Amino acid sequence: MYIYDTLHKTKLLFEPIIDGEVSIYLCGPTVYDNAHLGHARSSLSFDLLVRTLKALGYNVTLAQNFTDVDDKIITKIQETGKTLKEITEYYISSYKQEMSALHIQEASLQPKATESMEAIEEMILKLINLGFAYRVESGDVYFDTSKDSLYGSISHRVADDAVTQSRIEVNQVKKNPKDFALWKACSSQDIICFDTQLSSGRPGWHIECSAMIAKHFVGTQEYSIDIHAGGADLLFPHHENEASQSRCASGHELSKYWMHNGFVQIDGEKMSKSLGNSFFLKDALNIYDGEILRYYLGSVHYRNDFNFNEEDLLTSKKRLDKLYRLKKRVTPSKASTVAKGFQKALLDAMSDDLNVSVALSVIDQMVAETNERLDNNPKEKALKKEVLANIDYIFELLGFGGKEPYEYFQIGVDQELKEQIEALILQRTQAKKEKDFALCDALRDELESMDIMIMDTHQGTVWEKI
RNA sequence: GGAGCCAUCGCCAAGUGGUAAGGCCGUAGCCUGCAAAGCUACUAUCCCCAGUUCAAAUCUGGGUGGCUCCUCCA
Repeated sequence: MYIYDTLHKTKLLFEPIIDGEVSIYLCGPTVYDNAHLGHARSSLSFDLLVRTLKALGYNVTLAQNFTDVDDKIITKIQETGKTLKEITEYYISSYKQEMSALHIQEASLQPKATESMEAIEEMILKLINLGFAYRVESGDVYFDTSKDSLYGSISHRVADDAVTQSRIEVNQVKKNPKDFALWKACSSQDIICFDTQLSSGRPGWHIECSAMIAKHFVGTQEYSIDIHAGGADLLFPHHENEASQSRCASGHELSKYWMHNGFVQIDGEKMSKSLGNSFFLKDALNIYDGEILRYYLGSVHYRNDFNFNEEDLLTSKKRLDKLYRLKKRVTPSKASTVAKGFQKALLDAMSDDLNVSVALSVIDQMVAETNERLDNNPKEKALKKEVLANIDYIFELLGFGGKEPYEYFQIGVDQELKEQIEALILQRTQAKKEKDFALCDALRDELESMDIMIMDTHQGTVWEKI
């Protein structure tokens, strides 16, 4: 397995810190609003990573956190009058539901900030005791970035870049402009407070992840985990700060490899709330099937920016349709074993820093080859069984192709419509027998106007919802 | 003002030193009552300029264009 490491800016051969085991931490969402396409892409990218590592035989532990204490959540509490728990539980549950519609496997560990308060407190106290953090009069605790000579090594930032030019707001209580809050003490108006030895207050954003990793992973003398993953926008300051805290608290590096996924853009611009162009996953799922969204969102390499548009999505659907048509063609058989060459080609592609483009082309070639062989000899039983096994393997590794083909082509068709369609087809078959081709074509046009496409095969007329 | 990423056929998109994968669209053919589906065939020298090299889309330098980070953000 080769993965592109953001630190070294190159592809590296992956060698886990503990033989046969892989530990991954993925920065999850702050649960104050619905998940958007960007969240989906991030989760999907690393779902593909987990699946590939598992297929290679590793025992993978993935942790993905939920940030359930945050200023934005507090704002939401004030706006809605709901409790913190009501808000965060709602968004956590819809997040899980939406990701599962994309066939994204749930992380094996899903820690929440509110359930990690002791670990957070412990790490902050440790940082204070070691002299890496300081408490100010208000009770806030800041991390002292000047105490870490390696600060900046994750995001490749020069130690002393012109702070005057940056937009960091001037804060008189901080020793250095880049110092950041580990703990925010409660003032009298604050509603969300946790009692700790530090003060009554709430944790800063960056410390959560560090503390959760310390709590859930044992690691080695050198690293806490193998892979730290997240969106490219988290590289600075979030991951820099996280790495620095953990380095200072533990005496070793946080992660051996760092992976970052690119953005989802709408019309060439970053999707964000302030631009008013964010696309919620739940809205996308209302229009498109989750499996098609998965195929589409996964079809571009995870490090590239992804420009979302409907036309490309429909192109992806056509490509997935072809796989399912083949599946329909071989489907009454029972799966045997995967073709070795196919399996290797697919896994090799994914093992090269998740090269999905190559993997998809391997699938397309397998589809075309099988269709050709079946055109020449429709009764190749062994081939059909093997192809079914191949498709099962695709489902395992890439997460699509797992539906029953007839079900796939009937998404969005209810029983009543189905009966209507079948009645029209019956009529057309009869007209065909009587060589009344004008009626045949009229019936086909009628079906087409219902978005139903028909195909005459040796087994009779079959239909698909397009 | 600092830092970084990207630029490949009409569209999407691999390839990062050895002579341009794949998909969509298009054209022609086989099949079909006609279609659809499926199959076959055909379509790019890689933003511009200069350099390194026997050899560059791939490396270096300089442009141009797009995006992102430095503020909460997947």
